[in-house]
Amino acid sequence: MTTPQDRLARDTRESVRGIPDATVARLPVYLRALTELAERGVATVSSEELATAAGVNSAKLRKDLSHLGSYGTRGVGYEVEYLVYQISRELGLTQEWRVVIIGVGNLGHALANYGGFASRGFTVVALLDADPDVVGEHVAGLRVRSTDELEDVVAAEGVSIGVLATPGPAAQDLCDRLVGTGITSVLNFAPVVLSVPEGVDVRKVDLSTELQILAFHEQRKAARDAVHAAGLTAADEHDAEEVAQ
Amino acid sequence: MTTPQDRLARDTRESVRGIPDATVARLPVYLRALTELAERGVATVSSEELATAAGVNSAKLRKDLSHLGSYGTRGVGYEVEYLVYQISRELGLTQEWRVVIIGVGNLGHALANYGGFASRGFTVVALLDADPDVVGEHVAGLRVRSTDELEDVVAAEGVSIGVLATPGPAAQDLCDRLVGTGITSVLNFAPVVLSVPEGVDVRKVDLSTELQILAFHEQRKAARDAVHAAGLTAADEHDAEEVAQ
DNA sequence: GCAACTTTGTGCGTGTGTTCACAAGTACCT
DNA sequence: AGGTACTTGTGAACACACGCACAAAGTTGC
Repeated sequence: MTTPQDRLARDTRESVRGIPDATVARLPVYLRALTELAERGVATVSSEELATAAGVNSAKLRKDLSHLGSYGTRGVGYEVEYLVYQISRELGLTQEWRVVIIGVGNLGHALANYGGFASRGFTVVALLDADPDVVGEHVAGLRVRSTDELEDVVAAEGVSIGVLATPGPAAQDLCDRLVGTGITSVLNFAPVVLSVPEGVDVRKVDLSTELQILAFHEQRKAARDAVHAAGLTAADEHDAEEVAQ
Repeated sequence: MTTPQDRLARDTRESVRGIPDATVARLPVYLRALTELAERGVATVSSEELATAAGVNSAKLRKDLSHLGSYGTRGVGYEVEYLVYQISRELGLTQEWRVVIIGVGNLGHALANYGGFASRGFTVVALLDADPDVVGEHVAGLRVRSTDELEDVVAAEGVSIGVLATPGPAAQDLCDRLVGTGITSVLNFAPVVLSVPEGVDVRKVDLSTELQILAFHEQRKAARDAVHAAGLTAADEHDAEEVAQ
């Protein structure tokens, strides 16, 4: 699957397919680190420095970036501004993404007011809630509308990404309606597993899952410490493991 | 590394070490699905059913559960209540985890009021904020205290997990102070990469990262659709890929 | 008590991701 | 111009994860 002209076609083809999921998941982290460097006026950065800032191994960083193309200069490093642009382009952040947030409870409020979206090309264009008491309120400069209007809002506002911040039981139905409008990207904060047709991407953020994973490792550390404190031989002393993020 | 007596020692040893990270990350999902089944009065469940509910492959589910021990019955399935207990125990949810939330902005509010914590053994025992205007407010039944009191609060309340919901710039300093008190588990919502000494676990939840990953796939889908619409040959027709969660 | 059926637990092939280590390329100094 | 120092990009080995497919083990019905 590696023809001679692949090298020529790389820039076109590899941007359409072939970037590993694990790499895509790290690009936003690199982007954030680079943006910070740019604000501090740093012009170029080595893979070693950037890797440290992003909290990853430098070889991994180089391999990740190599999937986008050869944007570094040997002996020097990467030009910060240029790399910011290339990663932004690859992630699709050079265009505006119009987002609807469904569910304006505590979390919906937080999301609507979260500054990190706007700076990355995401515009929250509508807020929906099922509760008549919430509908009509103004949050983050937007009037909250009824979930009854979901289909109208998506069409009228040209929404392409839906964010679900509702209680669990309501999420699947609203997700189905989002999918019904043609939306194929959903970010789900509700504590349920959504089922969607093929071709629709769902990403899930679960607050309590993260705490549970921490609790597991904390328990494990406590158990290990207990063993050490009990004064056993140093047989397990090599177990200085670190947990990957 | 597989001695004959490993089988006997499995239950003791494997609960302390040897559960793959990927498995640990899925246990909370299984737990949620099982809790739901228990509430509906379901007594036993097959790996096939549970896998569907959790959105994973059934073989993967069985292998995950096998790491905890042989808690299923061939020909029957798994007893729901028993499995709930075993997973809870493995994750350390049979004990109370005392949590401090630092940063009581929109997100901090949402976290303080989030019901999903209490039901899993996590108790929010203190809220801290640097803003004098916020200090003294009552949120989720707790009086917000100053971040100046961080060390006192952690010691007095027996906090073992810290949650950072501050703006980016404040996070590293507060994280250092948490670590200084002896805390080794931190959940970070601030948009920065925290650096911590060995032995401290940091998990990061980044709202905008998730949207960026969605945007990448959305862009990719749009590009593919454009190719199809352009009426090329059916050479790429097999590309009906699905994106893993 | 035996046969047919169901479902778990796992060996194994496959694929993806990570890391090391180094050749190749670039800049700078003399 | 040539040598030295530095950094990228990547081949190759390794580690981890996934999912098929099946033997082992249990249940049900006759």
